[in-house]
Amino acid sequence: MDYNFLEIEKKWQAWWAANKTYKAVTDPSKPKYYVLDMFPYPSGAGLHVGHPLGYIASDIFSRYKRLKGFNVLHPMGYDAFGLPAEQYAIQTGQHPEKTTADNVARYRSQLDRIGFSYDWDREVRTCDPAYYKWTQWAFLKMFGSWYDNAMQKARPIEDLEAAFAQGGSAAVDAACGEVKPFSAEEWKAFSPREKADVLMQYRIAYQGESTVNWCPALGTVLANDEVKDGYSERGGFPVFQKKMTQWQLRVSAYAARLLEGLDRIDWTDSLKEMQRNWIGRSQGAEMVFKVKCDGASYDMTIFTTRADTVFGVTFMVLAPESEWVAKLTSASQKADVDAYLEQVLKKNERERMAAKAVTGVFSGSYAVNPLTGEEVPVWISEYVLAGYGTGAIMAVPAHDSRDYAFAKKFNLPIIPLIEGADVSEESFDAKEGIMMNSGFLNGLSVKEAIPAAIDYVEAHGIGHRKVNFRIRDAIFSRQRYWGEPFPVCYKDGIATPLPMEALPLTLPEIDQYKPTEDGQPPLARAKDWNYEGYPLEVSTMPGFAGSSAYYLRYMDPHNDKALVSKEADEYWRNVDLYIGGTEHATGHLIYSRFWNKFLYDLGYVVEDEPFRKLINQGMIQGRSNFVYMIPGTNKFVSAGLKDRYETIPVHVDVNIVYNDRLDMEAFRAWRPDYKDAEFILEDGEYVCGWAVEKMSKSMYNVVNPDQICDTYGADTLRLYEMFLGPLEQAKPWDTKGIDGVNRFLKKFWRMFWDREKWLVVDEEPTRAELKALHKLIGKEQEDIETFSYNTTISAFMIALGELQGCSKRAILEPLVILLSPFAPHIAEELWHQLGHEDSVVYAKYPEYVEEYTADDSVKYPVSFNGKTRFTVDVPASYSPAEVEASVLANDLTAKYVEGMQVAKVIVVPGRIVNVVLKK
RNA sequence: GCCUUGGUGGUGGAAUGGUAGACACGAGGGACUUAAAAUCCCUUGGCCCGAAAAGGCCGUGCGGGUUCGAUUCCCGCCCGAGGCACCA
Repeated sequence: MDYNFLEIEKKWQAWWAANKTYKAVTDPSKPKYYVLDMFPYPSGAGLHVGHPLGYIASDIFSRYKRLKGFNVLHPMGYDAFGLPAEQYAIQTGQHPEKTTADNVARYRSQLDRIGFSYDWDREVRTCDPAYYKWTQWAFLKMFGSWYDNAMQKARPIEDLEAAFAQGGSAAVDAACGEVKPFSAEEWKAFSPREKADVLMQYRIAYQGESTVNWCPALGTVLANDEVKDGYSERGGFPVFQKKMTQWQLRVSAYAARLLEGLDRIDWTDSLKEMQRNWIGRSQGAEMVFKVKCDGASYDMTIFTTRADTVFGVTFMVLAPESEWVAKLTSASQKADVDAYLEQVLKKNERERMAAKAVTGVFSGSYAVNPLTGEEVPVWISEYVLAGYGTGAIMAVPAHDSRDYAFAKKFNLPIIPLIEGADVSEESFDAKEGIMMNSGFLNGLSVKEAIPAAIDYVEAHGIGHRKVNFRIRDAIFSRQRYWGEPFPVCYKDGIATPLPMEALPLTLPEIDQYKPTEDGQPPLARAKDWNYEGYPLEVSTMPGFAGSSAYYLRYMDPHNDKALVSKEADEYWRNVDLYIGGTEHATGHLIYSRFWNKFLYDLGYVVEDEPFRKLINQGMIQGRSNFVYMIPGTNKFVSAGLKDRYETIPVHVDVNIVYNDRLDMEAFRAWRPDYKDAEFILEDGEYVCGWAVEKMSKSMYNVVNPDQICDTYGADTLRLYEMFLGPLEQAKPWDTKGIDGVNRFLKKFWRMFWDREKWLVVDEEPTRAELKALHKLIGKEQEDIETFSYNTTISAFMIALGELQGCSKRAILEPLVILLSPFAPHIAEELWHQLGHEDSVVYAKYPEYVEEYTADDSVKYPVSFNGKTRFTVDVPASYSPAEVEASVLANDLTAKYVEGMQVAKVIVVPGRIVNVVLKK
């Protein structure tokens, strides 16, 4: 029998599906292991060869864990709400549900060909009402909760109302927006609308005005992580800053816990670091400055991390969007300030970032330095951000480079505060040195001065210690159609949650997927979009809503009473291994952690961190091929000769290039303008140039996994993707190397079959055969646990060489089990041919016996002063002293010792002998 | 600018401080074949010396250091990738 991969793969894929081989069932008698892939957004382009990389890695791990006796949960689903389907709908009028369903079907058929061990009974789709019912449910829970800073957890909003009735706003320490203090009596006297407005400031899902990223081209607001360099991540449209009222999630309340949790999870350092930067904790102080404007006087709070530099404050700066701007603009400066504001506020995000020039305007007001009593001018400049700290700063030009640039531009004084620091050309930003010009801080080091200054400030009631976070609340509404509707209606203009029984609130049908004429979101087009006569919210939830808790839903996907049952959650708990791309570092992976912690606070889940271990698979890049055209002609020059002509490189489809040799006939047939192409050849061949680029249609370097499955089989594809290099590293796809792993599988097959002859015999294996087998078992275990799949495959190839001609059942059976995580189809086929009726999935992983792999003798390389000269072969049982003796007895030693003396001999057991010589 | 990574043959890549380049691709040579495919065997980092066997020197981005011994550890540079970027 030959290795007919097409037949084998089809046969076993059908068999697995029919037998539900990979069905996961809660089984408390076994340890659980939860392996999760980041579920894909089903795009219209289908999968290319880079997409399944992480899926193959997680599949290998899942299969390995099953063999090791774990009860494995390995599900898959689709992140199906999203902008591309909706953009397509706007263009074609086709319902996004339809395109999404088509794309899902295509994805599924592509995934199925690769032989994954998913439990498809647990599939979820975020756009399915039965699924998004629980997304809406979570939103309602967040709407009905507030964050108690004292207890550091979310609590029901009823507790807050009770506290207000008891002691007014002072009774709680909560994460909240701007609230005017009120007493218990005032609270009780508030109208329903006033109460609603106050509570809105405390809710975890709340409506609030803030500066948001507005993308006119997409007609929607975007979250910070959806904006890259001033353009929308999807579509690349310009983004503007705009003040708008939007639904938001109080992610900032969880900043400290999101940061702390990173220490308890097994993620890569770079990813943790990205999240730490995104959360951006900074420790400092808030300080109050008296400010005066046209006779009026106010207390203005600023945030600083350098309280030690107060003596060097020579001016203050407000963000253009700050509320202080209106209060602190003097009558005489009003015209200038207005002109400046107009010019600044119309710029989009991109233009603001691109502008390197320092801009600003004097407000006309002055602030009083609380330590020196000196008056300094208050300026307005766009280099101060409205959203961070208090939107106002004290400027210390001597020791902050941004303040320095501003001071230079507007000729403001610069007072150096650190001994020996030269600030004539640039500021001295480092937190080191000895203080001067700083009153009571003189003589202290910066490290001592910072706390000393804050102590002083606190003692004198000027300010207090404060930790600030950079992370903002997540903007949670989108003015789009294809997303979860908010289960909220408006009664007399008050946002009111729908009752749980009303869920899921399904998306209404609309005639067009565009905004209305008067700029309302698409849902405003829906007829009867109201609940019991009250109008419903018309924006929808963003993409990350549906992906924030999907891992919980997989545990119990068909439950219509709860997101996940207590039993299922207590058994599966959280994800043991999560594999996905690093591009979600500051989006999905923050939101999920937040969402999970919220559910944890309310007692719905038992673990506060959702993903215990996380691996980032590296991107698979494309390898593009080029032909070299002589401009203005139809002549193409082979790569080796291109420098002799004036040429320009042109991308050529990698699928008509073999081993960098162009198929010239296929090239002429490829595009009409090339049908008369002439070639200037080297050695009768046309050699193409190549480069590593992103895999994309426009570079003609996309390789489709289906095509690889057709010509080599899924097992070869799986093996090759892993063999390409370390999982976490970015690497180019080059189909030409695939023959190597394909040959390996054919060789493996030939250990069982010589054409039509079945070779397997029941003979005792030799010691050498056992050694080869157990070396491989040891290596595979070690490698899989560390995700070094590429070296496992090498070890397999070596083992096959060592086992050449061996067809003993006692060797081959374990080999099949060892191979099954990597190449499940061929393993399943051979496993059944060996007489098993059950799937190889239920086999037991072979026990590693170290004794078999021990060497009888050891080859020691012998070095003289570090340079290796020869090797000696000594029994493995020799002690270092015996090894040394046998080396010194070797006649080759004399040759190298000639004229020298042996100073000492270093024997590293099992490794090397080094003889140190001296004159 | 800051943070995180990485830099090894023609290519992808191996190496708990211990014979650098495993394994694979490609290339070259050979066997089988009318031929091709498939399969199998040999060679393959560079240089020097030799008829050959053997032998020697240089080599892991660059420069130092620690060590008997460094791709690996330390210090300083250079280059590439990813992230953050007026966060006071």
